[in-house]
Amino acid sequence: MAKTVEQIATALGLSVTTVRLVLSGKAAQYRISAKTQQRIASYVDEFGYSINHTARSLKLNKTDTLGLIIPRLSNIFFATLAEKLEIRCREAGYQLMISCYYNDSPYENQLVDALIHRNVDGLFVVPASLGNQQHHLKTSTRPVILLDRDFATPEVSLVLSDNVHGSERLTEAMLQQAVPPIFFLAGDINQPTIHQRLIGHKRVMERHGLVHPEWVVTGTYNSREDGDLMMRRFIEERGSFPGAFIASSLPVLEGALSVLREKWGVISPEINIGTFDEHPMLGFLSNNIWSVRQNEDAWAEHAVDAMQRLINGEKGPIRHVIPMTLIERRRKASVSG
Amino acid sequence: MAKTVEQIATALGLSVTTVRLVLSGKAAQYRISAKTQQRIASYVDEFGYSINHTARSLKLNKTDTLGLIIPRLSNIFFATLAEKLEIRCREAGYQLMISCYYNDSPYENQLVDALIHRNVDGLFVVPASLGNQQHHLKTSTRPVILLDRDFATPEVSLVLSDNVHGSERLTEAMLQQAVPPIFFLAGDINQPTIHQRLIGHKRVMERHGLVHPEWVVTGTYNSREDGDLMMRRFIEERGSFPGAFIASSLPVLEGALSVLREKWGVISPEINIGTFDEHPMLGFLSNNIWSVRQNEDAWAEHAVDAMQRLINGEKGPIRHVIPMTLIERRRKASVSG
DNA sequence: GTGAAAGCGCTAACAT
DNA sequence: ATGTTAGCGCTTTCAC
Repeated sequence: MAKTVEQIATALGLSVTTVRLVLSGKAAQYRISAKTQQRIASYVDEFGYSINHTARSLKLNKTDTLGLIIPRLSNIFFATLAEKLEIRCREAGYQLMISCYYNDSPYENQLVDALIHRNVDGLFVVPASLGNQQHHLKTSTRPVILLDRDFATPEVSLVLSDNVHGSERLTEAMLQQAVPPIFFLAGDINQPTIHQRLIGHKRVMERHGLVHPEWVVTGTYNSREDGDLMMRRFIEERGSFPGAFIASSLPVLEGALSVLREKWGVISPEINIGTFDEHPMLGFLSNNIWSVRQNEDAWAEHAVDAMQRLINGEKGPIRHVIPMTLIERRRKASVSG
Repeated sequence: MAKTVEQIATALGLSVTTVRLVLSGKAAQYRISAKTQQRIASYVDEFGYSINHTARSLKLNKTDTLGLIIPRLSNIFFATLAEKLEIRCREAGYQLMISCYYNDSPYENQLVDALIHRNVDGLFVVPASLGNQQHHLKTSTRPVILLDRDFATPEVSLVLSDNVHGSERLTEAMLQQAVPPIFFLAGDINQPTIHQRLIGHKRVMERHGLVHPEWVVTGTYNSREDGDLMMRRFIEERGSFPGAFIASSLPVLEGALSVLREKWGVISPEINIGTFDEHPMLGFLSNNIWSVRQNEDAWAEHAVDAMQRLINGEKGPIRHVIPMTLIERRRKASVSG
């Protein structure tokens, strides 16, 4: 069905230039005769025309494709971010290629290499570590925009949330309702995002004169398994569950709560819970729960905008820090029925 | 850094053929001299070599890229499916391009057209409607494998869950615990997946002599909003919430439960809940809850395998119906502390 | 053992 | 107003 420019040209006894000109809407500009336009139009009507994007890419040395490399899609935050990025990329004329590395650092590097081989025009990546980040910046022949993780390296383009302030607001809000101590279940505190969240939390606690080293529980990964482990250890050491705590991320929260359900058959509704990242299912809990939402829409907007500027040769680095939104779910929203 | 074959050839005073042969590991086969191999090897060691995938695609008329078109990524089922498909595609040497249509049918068609223009070698798609499906099959010049929705059209390649049996098992399990009636909150019953689930449910209810038309509540979409609406209407009509119900999908469940929390401040733990699709956060509920998990891993395995066979010219259609897994969460798993 | 050359479909520069 | 042509980097066929 779909014909190439050349097939149309030879079929009509025209040159490729003429056909291209009318196909790209420049007929008027180059004063192609009405009848020629007619002939081409009706031919295309009948047989169709489909540009070969691959040939175009080879010639122009650009694929109109951007890459996105993230830890995983089954994490609601990254899934939503991918959605928003995909939408904005398409609006900007780019196709997005999404790949996940499942916390496998060497694999993350391979993904970058693979996408670069495929001539993507630019790369968005959430690096697992500073080492990965450096690999990407060194390897990539195209602009790289880093997401979510601030390894405090200068001269890199970066979009992320204002985790320190988000964490401050979360802690402040919880202190209005919950009787201290408020425990902080941190996953991997070497991961910059978690580190920032912990800083914000501690800052507020100190401001209120509430400091105790044992109120921060740390793990190794920001995973469900580690949330499980931290809560289990907590209960072993103290004999009971915390009256109020903050999870450094949603997987940690899932793990922590699964322990409570396993041990008590139910998650005590008295516990005041704080968490990073928002999910509709947080409403399934009967507890007071505060969540800090990251604004994926704003991330996407700024990231794609920055990417276009870098592709157009603008000098980086471009940095954006996006405010977070605090969402509060109170135990008894209403008593009417 | 990355050199092309030709750059290497001219730099070393060799021909592209020679360079290609050693680069593609056929040096021995064509008896390229050891010193020539050495020279090429050390040159590549120093400057690197990066194949231009675009040029290769143009020549071979294949991109080693497959497309995946789904409603949205923020739905955990589709996100997980995308993950599993991406992994298996990569194992098979393909890059996956994921795009979402957000329940916009015309947009879904555009996505297919866009991916076909980009010369993907094949397409996986979850069609929103029969009309969409027909568009894809007509438009696509490459193999299409449909996912999840069985519109009862013969001669199409299709991978989906065994929704009827899954639903039967879910209903049976709930009947062991819950006092009837069990209500069924169906979203869009015209959507084949939901239709099948309803069939399975009714079949078991009939078998137990439990039939009542009003026990099935229907909506228009399989969305959170519709779940909200259905539950709201239910409560208005009957004055209270159901003692046991099944949600036809996770978004419907989210909507339905949000109404309970809004009206009573809490989700009564006495309610027996069934739902399709599994999510770790279902454990946040204090209720007895049964969920029917779809086996995304098996989907991916069969879908990619089928795709490879179709690409290799095998005659379709290829169909796979994947069993579902019932997951049970009981209110009091244990009382020890 | 190694080389030369055509051609995939497009774009852009240059002719008429 | 319309036509010709080189070349993007690769693969493949044929030739020494």
